[in-house]
Amino acid sequence: MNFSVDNAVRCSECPIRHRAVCAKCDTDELLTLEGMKSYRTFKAGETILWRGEKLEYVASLVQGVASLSKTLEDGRTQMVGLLLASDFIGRPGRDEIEFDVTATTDVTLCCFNKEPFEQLVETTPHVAQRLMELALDELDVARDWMLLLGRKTAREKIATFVEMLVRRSQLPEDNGTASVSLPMTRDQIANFLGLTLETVSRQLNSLKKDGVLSFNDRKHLVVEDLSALHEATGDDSDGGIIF
Amino acid sequence: MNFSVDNAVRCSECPIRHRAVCAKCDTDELLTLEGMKSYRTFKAGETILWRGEKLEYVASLVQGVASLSKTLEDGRTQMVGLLLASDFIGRPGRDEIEFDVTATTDVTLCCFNKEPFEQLVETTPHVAQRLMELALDELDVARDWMLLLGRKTAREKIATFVEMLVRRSQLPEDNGTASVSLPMTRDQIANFLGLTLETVSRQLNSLKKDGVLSFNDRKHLVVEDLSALHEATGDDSDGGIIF
DNA sequence: AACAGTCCTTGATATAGATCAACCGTAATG
DNA sequence: CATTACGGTTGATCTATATCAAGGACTGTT
Repeated sequence: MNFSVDNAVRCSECPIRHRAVCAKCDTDELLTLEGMKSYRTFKAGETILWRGEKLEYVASLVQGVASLSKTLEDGRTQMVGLLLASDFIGRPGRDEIEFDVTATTDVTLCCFNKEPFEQLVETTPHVAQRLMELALDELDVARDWMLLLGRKTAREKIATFVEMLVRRSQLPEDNGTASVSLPMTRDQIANFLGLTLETVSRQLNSLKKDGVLSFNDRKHLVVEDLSALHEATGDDSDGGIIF
Repeated sequence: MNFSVDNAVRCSECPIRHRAVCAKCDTDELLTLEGMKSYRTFKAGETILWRGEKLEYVASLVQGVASLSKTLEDGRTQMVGLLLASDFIGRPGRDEIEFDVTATTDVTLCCFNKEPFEQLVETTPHVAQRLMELALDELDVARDWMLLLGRKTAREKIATFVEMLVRRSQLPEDNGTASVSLPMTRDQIANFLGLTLETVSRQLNSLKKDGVLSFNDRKHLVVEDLSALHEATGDDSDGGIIF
């Protein structure tokens, strides 16, 4: 529904499409201009950007998972965004971010220098429009997430999280079944959902006990009953989709 | 910090500035074009737009308070946005919204017909840029809010809420003191903060007992100690500003 | 003035999830 | 192979907040 990648640009060197750039405008040659583009990699756990840091580049996430998070004075933290392959990092017209960006797994970024990219945005209205769409997509995600954080039970949170992974992984779903790999530790999931890691563990095992899920190993699970999973999310039928 | 209204356009008939339109582009005459603009009013409690409804117009909120909210299958609801005077309703490039918009108090909207407005957006890049800024502002707000919903205690939530009202009301702050009026009932505040109305009541009275707040009547309170209020928010010194 | 209808407060109780603590399994390291 | 480290599980307990319940204070209406 959101995050449609069709129509996004695949430049000649990256294995992903650049969602920030719409295929209607023929910008491939611009993206591959000498001096425009570079790759950066980060190990799992590394901080990609600190809150308040000046942005020198914008980027597409090529590989891995990264997260945006905010922290309270005493150290409690909450994830406020999750970046998967083809997602965009950067804020048109701003040069500072209000949260930390951390590599959840090993991460590869395709970075564009800020100035030429902003020039690209200004001269090609389609790109600006595309960025607008991305921002609105993110806003919809953020609002579904607020409903989750404010009103859902632990079990509903977990079910919603797993359902989101199923949707986003786009692996084949066979007669109500789907296999999913968890890209993060229990601790990080807890951080994502406003829970503690113990509660995450308990709820996952409770869903397993109820026959909704089963595990291959800690990171790889099978949804045995997709409709039961959806039941458990608390969402009304058509909506409440994160990612 | 966000929501700077300076630089926004004041058209000749509205008592507010239209934040969606930047003062740099001289669009006043466009906004006042015949057939472009109309006013709508809603009584407190009325629904302005239902989730899924087609958007026929975009609008600036001229007077009153409106809220965006989402609902789970069993009726639990969570506010996901608050609209105050000069805020914008509408999504460039989309014709549907994913949440209900409800009048919290009596509300007056200044509505622009969708087609001519979108034409305005397309022909004047400054307006498009302005809308982008608004979307990013909203995103920052949503993310602060996620931190609040996911990790703050009831007391911290209430303190953050009151601090937000102080900031946004822009009334004079005298030696650490400020007076604020609550634009909503305890129930609506609860909905805003992911709490129950009883907890809201208890926490407000607890802050009163501790000398941080005092009440004139139910809707009008005085912050007796702004720095104590900030202490109670749990935010680290510079950040965590909602609105 | 009496009434009804909201909204708010306050108390008693229940409970979901946090916290504290011990232990287990797997993978990396010397 | 033993050791360590890390992530995960499971149990016992605690506590913040929800829930249930009753009553009080405004506001508007007849």
